Amino acid sequence: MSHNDTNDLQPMRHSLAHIMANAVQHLWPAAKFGVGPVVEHGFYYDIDIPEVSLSNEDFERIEAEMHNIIKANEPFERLTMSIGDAVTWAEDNDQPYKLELLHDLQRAGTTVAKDLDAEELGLVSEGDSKVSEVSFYRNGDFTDLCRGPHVESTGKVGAFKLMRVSGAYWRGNDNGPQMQRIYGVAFATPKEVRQHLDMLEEAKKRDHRKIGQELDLFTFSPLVGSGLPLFTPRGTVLREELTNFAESLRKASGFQRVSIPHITKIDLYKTSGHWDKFGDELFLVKSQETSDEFALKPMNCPHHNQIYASQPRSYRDLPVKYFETTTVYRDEKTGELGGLSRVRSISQDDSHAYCRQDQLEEVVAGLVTDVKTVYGTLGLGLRARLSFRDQSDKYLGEQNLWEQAQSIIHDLAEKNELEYFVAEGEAAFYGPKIDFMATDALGREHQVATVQLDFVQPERFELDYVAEDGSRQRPVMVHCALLGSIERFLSVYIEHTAGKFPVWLAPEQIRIITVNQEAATVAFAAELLEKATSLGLRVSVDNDNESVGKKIRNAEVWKVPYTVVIGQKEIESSELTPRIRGDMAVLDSPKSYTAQEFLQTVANETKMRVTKSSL
RNA sequence: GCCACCUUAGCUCAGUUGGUUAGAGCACCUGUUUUGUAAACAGGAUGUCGUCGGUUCGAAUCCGACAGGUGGCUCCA
Repeated sequence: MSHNDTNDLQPMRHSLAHIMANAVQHLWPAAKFGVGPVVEHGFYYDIDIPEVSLSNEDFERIEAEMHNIIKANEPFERLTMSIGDAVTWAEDNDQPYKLELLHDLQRAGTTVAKDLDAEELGLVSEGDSKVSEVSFYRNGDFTDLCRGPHVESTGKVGAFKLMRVSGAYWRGNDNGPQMQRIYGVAFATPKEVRQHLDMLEEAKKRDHRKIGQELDLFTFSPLVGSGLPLFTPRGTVLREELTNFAESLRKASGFQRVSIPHITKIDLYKTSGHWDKFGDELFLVKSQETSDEFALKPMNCPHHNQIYASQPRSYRDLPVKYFETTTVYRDEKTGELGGLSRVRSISQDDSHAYCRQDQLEEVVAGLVTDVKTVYGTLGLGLRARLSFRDQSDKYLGEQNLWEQAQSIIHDLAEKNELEYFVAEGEAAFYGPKIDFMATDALGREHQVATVQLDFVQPERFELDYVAEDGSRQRPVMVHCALLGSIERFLSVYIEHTAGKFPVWLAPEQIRIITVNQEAATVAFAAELLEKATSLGLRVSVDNDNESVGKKIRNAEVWKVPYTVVIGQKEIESSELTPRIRGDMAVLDSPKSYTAQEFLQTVANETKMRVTKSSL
């Protein structure tokens, strides 16, 4: 979508939000309106209808009423009034949410609604300070506090469809009242709406939860609990191959594997400061023996810090680099869980580097290179968000350390030719970070890898090293996960590939299909299986009493990269003609191989981690 | 945690306004067939209708609680 399209669509979508609110008001005159902005593919409006909860069945009625308003082709008129008059209007029309917004404006000159700046709310803010006048838009019998712009008249709004209704807290405050948010998609033409719905359909087909079940990758059990995925043998192959890959990069970058228990006394988090901040998300564990209180680890860094702290460190020892693939546990609120995207047992390929200030650049550069290698190999697009501090005083650590670190990060982004953008105010309180976003085959972005500098934990844990001049110095800590949460990474990657994994990741790489069940065929299959297995390949034999067509179909359904049919012909010629999964057909490869050639080719592909599909 | 919706066989789904022994396709099992690149034929088995409680002569169907799921909100070290 070009920027022009977006600009043209904005007034249309926003006008539709008004028309929808108008329709709701016709159907439920007691409705109280919140805000109704434009979002990525359409619009929504937050509405409070006392005693009524909307469901999808109501959409038809609302849409029908919207079409009436559109057919009437009422002009949108802009009017302005003083803020005092606007307050009177809100009171007269019994619109408490609008009134609240206006009161905020009167008092503070701004509203504090998250994601909704003053502009969205209809302010005519000439300067930047006090607001004295606000604008309204009127169409037919509906008037709304609004900045605009709108289309000329209700007839000019293009095509739309109401999608869903959900709860939404008034101004994002979970202690405040909850509104009903009605979402719609809108485009200039019905065809574009159709295309958008098709895209959603495709996304639904690729849903990792669906594919996870179809390809037997993972499962959940109510007895185990929500947010606690169980990985099957096939799913475990994926996890293992991915973590082996990430770990091989770690080792090459000089990280040493460490290993820690999954629980700790909570004192560890009282020292780190996490107890105060995230105490309510810890799973607590009781000892029947001692009075100590334990928790399942929600992160690995405090444990790793204790390994660093176990010995005096010299400037010569630095950087000290630890890595570990391990699971952390966070007691996420149940409503926040979903598939593998958000779980309560989170596997991380975590690493911590402790370095001198003058080593920061080298350490961070190595990590950025590894991130690029991972996502390049996997065929995912990559974009970096440089999360820096803003001018507020919520950040800990010395100002000059921040400045040095941020300029190192900025330079590295340039040198590595990363696609990046700077986000001021997105830094963690303890240091700046680089957050990496992967772009999948459907163009959606997902937060994945992260590199975070930490000036605070070394302080809290009093980590130090002896410098050249004999003084004690604080190291800087660098956290990094390449895959991030392996569960979330899998959810992204499964949807990216739609389950068509490259050979090196495929749980089943080769399926051998027998034409018949005669002794010679079975023996040939067994021999092939043994050869392949000894090369470390993941192979299976389908010797079922089914037609060849049926067995081919099954191999396709399971998205097996290579299928070889064996029968009399293959036994006599000693040549195989592998059937290659459609997405990865290779043009320059021969059609037939000897068994040895074929297996060796697949083994090499696995070893090289080839992703040849053009997804 | 909050709002809305959902839960029938391993999977995908039927099941009329509450009315006898709850159905289909795929998968599964047994036979027949010995198959040549996306579905051979025939037969068979399969359910505490998520769980618990209530209303009713009678509940898969109505009500409540709980569990699990979906879409959002909020949150995400």
